[in-house]
Amino acid sequence: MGITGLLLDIEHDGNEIKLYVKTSDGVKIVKDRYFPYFYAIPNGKENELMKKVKGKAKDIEKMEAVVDGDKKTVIKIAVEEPSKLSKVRDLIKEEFETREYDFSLTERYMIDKGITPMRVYEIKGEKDLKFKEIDKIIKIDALAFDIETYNPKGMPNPKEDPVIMVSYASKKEKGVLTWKKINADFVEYLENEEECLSKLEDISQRYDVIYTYNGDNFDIPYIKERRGKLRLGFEKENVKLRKSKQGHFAEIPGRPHVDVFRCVSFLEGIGAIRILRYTLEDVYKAVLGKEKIDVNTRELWKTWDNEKEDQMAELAMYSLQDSIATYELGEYVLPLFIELAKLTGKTLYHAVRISASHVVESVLIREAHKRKEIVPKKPNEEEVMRRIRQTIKGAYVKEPVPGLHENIAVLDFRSLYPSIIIAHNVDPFTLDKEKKCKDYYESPNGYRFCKDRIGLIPAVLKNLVTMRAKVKKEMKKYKRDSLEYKILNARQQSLKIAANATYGYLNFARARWYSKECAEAITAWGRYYVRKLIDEAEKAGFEVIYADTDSAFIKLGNKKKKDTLDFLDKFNSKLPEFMELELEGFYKRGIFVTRKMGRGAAKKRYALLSETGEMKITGLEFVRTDWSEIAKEVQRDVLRLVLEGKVEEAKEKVRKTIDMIRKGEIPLEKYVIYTQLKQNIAQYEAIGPHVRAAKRLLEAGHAIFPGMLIGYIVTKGGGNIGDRSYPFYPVNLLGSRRPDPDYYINNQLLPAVTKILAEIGIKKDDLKFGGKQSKLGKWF
DNA sequence: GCGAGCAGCGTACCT
DNA sequence: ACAGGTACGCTGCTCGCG
Repeated sequence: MGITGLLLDIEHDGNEIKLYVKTSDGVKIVKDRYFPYFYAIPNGKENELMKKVKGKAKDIEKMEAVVDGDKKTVIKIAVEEPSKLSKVRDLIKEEFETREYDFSLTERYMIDKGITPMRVYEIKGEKDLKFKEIDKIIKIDALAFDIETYNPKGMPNPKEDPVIMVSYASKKEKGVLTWKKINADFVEYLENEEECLSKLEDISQRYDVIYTYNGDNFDIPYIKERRGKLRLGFEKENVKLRKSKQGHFAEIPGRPHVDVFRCVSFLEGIGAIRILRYTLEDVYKAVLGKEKIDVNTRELWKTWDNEKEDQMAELAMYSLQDSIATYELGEYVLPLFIELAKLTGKTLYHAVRISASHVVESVLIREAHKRKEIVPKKPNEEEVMRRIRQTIKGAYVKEPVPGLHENIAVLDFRSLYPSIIIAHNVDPFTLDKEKKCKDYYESPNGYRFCKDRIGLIPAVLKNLVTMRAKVKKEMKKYKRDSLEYKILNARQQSLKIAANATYGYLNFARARWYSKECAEAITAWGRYYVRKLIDEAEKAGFEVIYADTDSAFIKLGNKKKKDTLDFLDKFNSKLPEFMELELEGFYKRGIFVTRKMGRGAAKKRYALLSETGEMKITGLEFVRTDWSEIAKEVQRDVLRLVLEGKVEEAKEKVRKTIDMIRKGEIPLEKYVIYTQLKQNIAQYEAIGPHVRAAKRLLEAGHAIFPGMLIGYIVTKGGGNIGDRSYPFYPVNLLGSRRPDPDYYINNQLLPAVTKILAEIGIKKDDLKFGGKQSKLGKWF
């Protein structure tokens, strides 16, 4: 007796656990019973502790466990009901230290059973279920949906404005539900809004997972507000809404809600993707390289009212494309979030709403349990504030040698911080404060880490790194477009995310395993190894022109590539196990620019030309959102021409662009400067141009909120720059105002290009008066 | 009264 | 709700000059 299937979701009601299992015969609910527990540390006063909880707890167990690195006697106290846990803890928490009292019941259940969501198990038993993992792939069927709303006042108001269209898309079906007649084969006409939403609920019942794009904050709360329910869950269970400072969250019981916008935000947070805006259109294009039709959503209600046949059909098509784009993006990101769920033990719903620090913490908690270690407490707010106040010394950045360089090799340490942690057993509880260990690693800043046992964090990292190597090897057996390859690729990505976030986690104020000393030791070792690399490279006869955190840029001079590889081998042979220096690449040329203020070259700003002719631009205006397109484009072109030695062409490019700006031949969009509004408008002490532009949006009746992107153009006229900054995005309020050529030439174009040209001896005046000066001179 | 110089604010980027 | 290192534009103040 038993069933085999994929653990899709889990929830609990009191002490009853509900497992949603996808079997070959659809999703089934399997129930179990589970009693929550926590730990108390008696510190010798066991009898007192026992007396206090006797009769109040369901079960009391004395056991040995590792507490903050030391073996101790702990008391495991189980209770009948989740709600009773805090009551029992209250009896003793003043006198005894208590631990692990704030774990979610379902997560604790899964930890104890050794299971995670999104894996396939054979499940046996009635009361105390037994799980056996099965190596099998069960495919997930997902449905994307999206709503269009009536919006005569700009933003739709769910109290008045109906949902006018519902679109959906999956692998096998797609369509639009609406309550006005539209002539298109993918549109289904229904009586009213209610019918459309109810039909969506019916359709959802055929799927395992729901995709939305910002469904957490828009689609689902909107529908809920309008009719008080949305029954997308298993057997039409109502969706659950939760509000917090980070917005709304919409959980669909038994049918994981994957809000693709949350997935994309996570990827942005870990630096996996970076784009200007995270609208569905922009993400669809940036991630999948596909375009979709765009309609003016502000005018959407007019289209609905006018009922013109072609416009209505276009609106329906737009709506459908939103669902298709959401579906395709969902399919693209799902494997990664499934792997993150498997790695962390979070449900898929939680995995797509997780932060990098939570990934690390979840993995540590699971591993701690395996090692019979009691998990440290979460810090209270006071402690968090104390931790935030104390900052530590970070990485080393070498000031670059300014100018144009030839034949550069870039060397970097593979996963520097994780490898330092593993190689030196860096862990909050191997840290030897009293200096009593015989065998230890000593960091350059004088912290000691005992060698007698492997710390939890280095052990976890070693595991992540070795598993990743194994997965990468396994990947080679499969074709790139196979399902197996995609899964393995997602798995190695999830392992990489967890490993890379570990150092940051140790220095994260809210971390359970926070350790300033560990973080300080890691960065100290980091600085030590990069400086060592610089020294050794110089000793070997290379000129080191730049270094940042884990890399060094070395000039070959009269040496050959072979010499670089020999140096690499020699250096690696002296490195501890698990640490490795890699060749990032060879570059034909590179340029480092002189700093605006003071002397010397700017750090973190340079361009490299690869051997295949590709240009890599780092830190310069070209990669910044808060510079106009016109300045960025010309900077890119000038960089390429300078790196290719085409100096005259570079000068000509600048002169020609100045000419075009003067003549007004540049499209308006290229003047836009995008800057994020980071705080509430009232909080600003210094009113910059983007704040001025935002204020103008507000005055014109548009919504302003922190986090929004403001695109503005500096126009002609008097006063300072802010006085002349008018919004262009999200709404163009320029009216008849035109961009100020002086500003765009002197404050945008020239600063972006003169610093590059200055490195090859060209001064600003050469651009003004050289060449075609007859036509240009008078403008300066 | 005015311009130069500069500190502080604010944002975005690199690793 | 990852942190530290960095550059740099804009605003608004101070200071010296006349």
